[in-house]
Amino acid sequence: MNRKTPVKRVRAKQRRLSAVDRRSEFVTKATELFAEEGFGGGTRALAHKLGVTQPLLYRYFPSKDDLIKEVYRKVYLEPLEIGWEKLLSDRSRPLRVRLQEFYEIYTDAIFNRRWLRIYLYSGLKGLDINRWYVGMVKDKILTRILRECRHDAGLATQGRPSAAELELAWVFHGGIFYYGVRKYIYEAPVLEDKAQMISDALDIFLAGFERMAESATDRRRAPIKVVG
Amino acid sequence: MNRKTPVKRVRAKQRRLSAVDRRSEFVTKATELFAEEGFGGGTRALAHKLGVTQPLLYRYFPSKDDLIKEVYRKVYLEPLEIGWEKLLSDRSRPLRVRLQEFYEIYTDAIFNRRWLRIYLYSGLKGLDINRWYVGMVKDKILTRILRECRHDAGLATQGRPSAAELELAWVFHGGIFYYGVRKYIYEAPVLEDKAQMISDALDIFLAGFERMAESATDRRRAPIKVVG
DNA sequence: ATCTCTGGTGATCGATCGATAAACTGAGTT
DNA sequence: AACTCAGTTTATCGATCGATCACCAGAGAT
Repeated sequence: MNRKTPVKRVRAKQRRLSAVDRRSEFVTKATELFAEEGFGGGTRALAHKLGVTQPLLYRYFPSKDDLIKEVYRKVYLEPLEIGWEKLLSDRSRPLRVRLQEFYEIYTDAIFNRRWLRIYLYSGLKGLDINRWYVGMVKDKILTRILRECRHDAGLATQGRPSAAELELAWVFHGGIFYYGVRKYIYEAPVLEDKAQMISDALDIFLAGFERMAESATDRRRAPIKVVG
Repeated sequence: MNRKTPVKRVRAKQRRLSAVDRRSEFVTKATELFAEEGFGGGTRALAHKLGVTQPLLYRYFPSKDDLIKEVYRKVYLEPLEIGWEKLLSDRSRPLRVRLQEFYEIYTDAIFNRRWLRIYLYSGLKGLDINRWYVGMVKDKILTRILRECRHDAGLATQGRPSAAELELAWVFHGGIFYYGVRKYIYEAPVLEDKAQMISDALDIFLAGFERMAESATDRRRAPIKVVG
């Protein structure tokens, strides 16, 4: 009865892809997997998502760690493709409008479950690329914003921003970032109108900057000179 | 020659602890381990930190998951011990002073590598306890702060805060929280004077709230008010 | 001195992990 | 039709994981 009937090994019909396609498919699906499971996600689960077997991964990547590095590269470089440099510095448009548009576009790029989770997971690993990204936000976004704010307020735009200014910008930036974390990581209810949230945050940031600029210019009579 | 010489098995001298002490030591060290390695940290590494063998863990916890749950409990309940209810609602003191003191104490409790990393790791797992904590921050901190702000501004304190008000408070709170993340997770340089950071953030939050309160009462005349 | 109870150890199991080696498959070339 | 070679699979290894079991050891009670 229970004789071993020779089961015709129905081998799942191979779906052959070109090397470049397969490779990029590995990176894409790995991003999805690691976003959900963390970088502890298994190579077998990854292969299953592609409908292939696990050893195939090692025809395209020497090790799992090399795959992870490519995931980093992809995720961290993604939001850089929006070209914020010219957007923030285009002084033919009002500063307020530029900032609003920049943060709408920037958050469009990073406010999604995939990006935020990979970012947080990699941040917890304390990798250099994460520090690099934070430094880039500081140099390429916050410093630039502060320079434009100073220009808008008729202040000197030379030199680096003061520590207090930078901290103000960071708290503002972090407040916006945390909106994405609440929505996509904690899945908590948020004010659905993202543009409105940005607008409100911008209001209080710009008001705060003006207040700080005023008290700084008044300080010329005081011994400590903060502005050049 | 190579005869098996009976090696005197030098068993590491047992260091016996009472059951309650050993148990709490497991929880404490597990918090440290999981903060660094994530919840994928191994039970053998944990036992090594205590100087005991791995099976001992299972005399105190049915499974690793039960241990993790105790770690959650400990970490999430820690910042609740500061008794913020009365601190925020004590109207005999100026609102500004209360808020400053509250956030200094609150951040003293949560701004450390251990707490923040466990919080982020557990948040990424999407557990109920994390949602519970976020809801508690909203109900017990932000809603309370907003009520005190409304009272201070001579507005009605009945009913729930508006979605816009809550979002304003969240961006403020998130901005402060992100300061801790930058310092202890990303290990990025931050303005070292935490109290100053809180003070500056409070300035712009309170100014923003006043502006919002004004435009809310003025709203009968002008539909959109951009500048105060 | 012996007994007892409990905190702790040694050995080991099955599952799962990343990784390797060898065999297979099938579309394109000759 | 036979050959080629890149893409894929099967089989398997060694390490590590959480968990279980039987046994050991030592302080206090008798």
